Amino acid sequence: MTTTVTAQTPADWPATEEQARAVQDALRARVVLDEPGPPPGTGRVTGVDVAYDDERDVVVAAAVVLDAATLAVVAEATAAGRISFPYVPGLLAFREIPAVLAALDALPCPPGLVVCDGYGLAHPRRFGLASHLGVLTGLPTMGVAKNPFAFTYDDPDAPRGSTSPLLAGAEEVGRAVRTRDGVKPVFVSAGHRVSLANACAQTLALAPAYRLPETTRRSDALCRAALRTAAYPA
DNA sequence: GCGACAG
DNA sequence: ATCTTGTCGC
Repeated sequence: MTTTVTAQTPADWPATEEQARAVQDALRARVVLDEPGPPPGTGRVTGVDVAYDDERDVVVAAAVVLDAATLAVVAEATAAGRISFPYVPGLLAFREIPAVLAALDALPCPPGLVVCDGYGLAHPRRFGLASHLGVLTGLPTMGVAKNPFAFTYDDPDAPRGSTSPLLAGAEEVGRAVRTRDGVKPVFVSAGHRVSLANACAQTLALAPAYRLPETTRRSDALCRAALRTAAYPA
């Protein structure tokens, strides 16, 4: 059963890029990086993703809860709303978070570890979507992105499980993780209350058969399907 | 200054 | 993110 709700953009949501960057600078200090996070294969893991229809000004977020041991779907929810911010590199969170928060709130059970489609610490101001969502909810969060953004990395060795640092200059902000032999890696970073090493281990545990973790695959499919049938939000 | 840049 | 058909291969 899937719960569907309406998402509202908060009244105090930033209206300009300057305001949004100021929010990131203010919240960044609240990120917790000294917790390892839950062991892979234990408890629950929730994938969140968002789909857009700019023509209709509709955004739909999905949250899909998986049993970490079996990767079976335990619960899922979607939230539809109006687009709250334009896409600006470095400010993705302001476009996705209101809908994602509504979807998480609509879940009938605790989400456990939250896996985001995007970055956490691997961000120009070290405060990407996953970190932002973690600070707002208090939940352990991590990011798995499909592209290296503006960061550099050396291609990991071919075997699944190989990794290489994702670098901002000399700083390791994340890791390129090979989830399938010889296939383009995914880009993992810590969000909140999860270590980078654990985020990489979680990613491998969540991606036994495909390049992308099951959390992202399931949440991506759900928000896209929901977008097709979404009514115009209030 | 110009371009590149998670989704 | 989204626009988009068929096609090659396991």
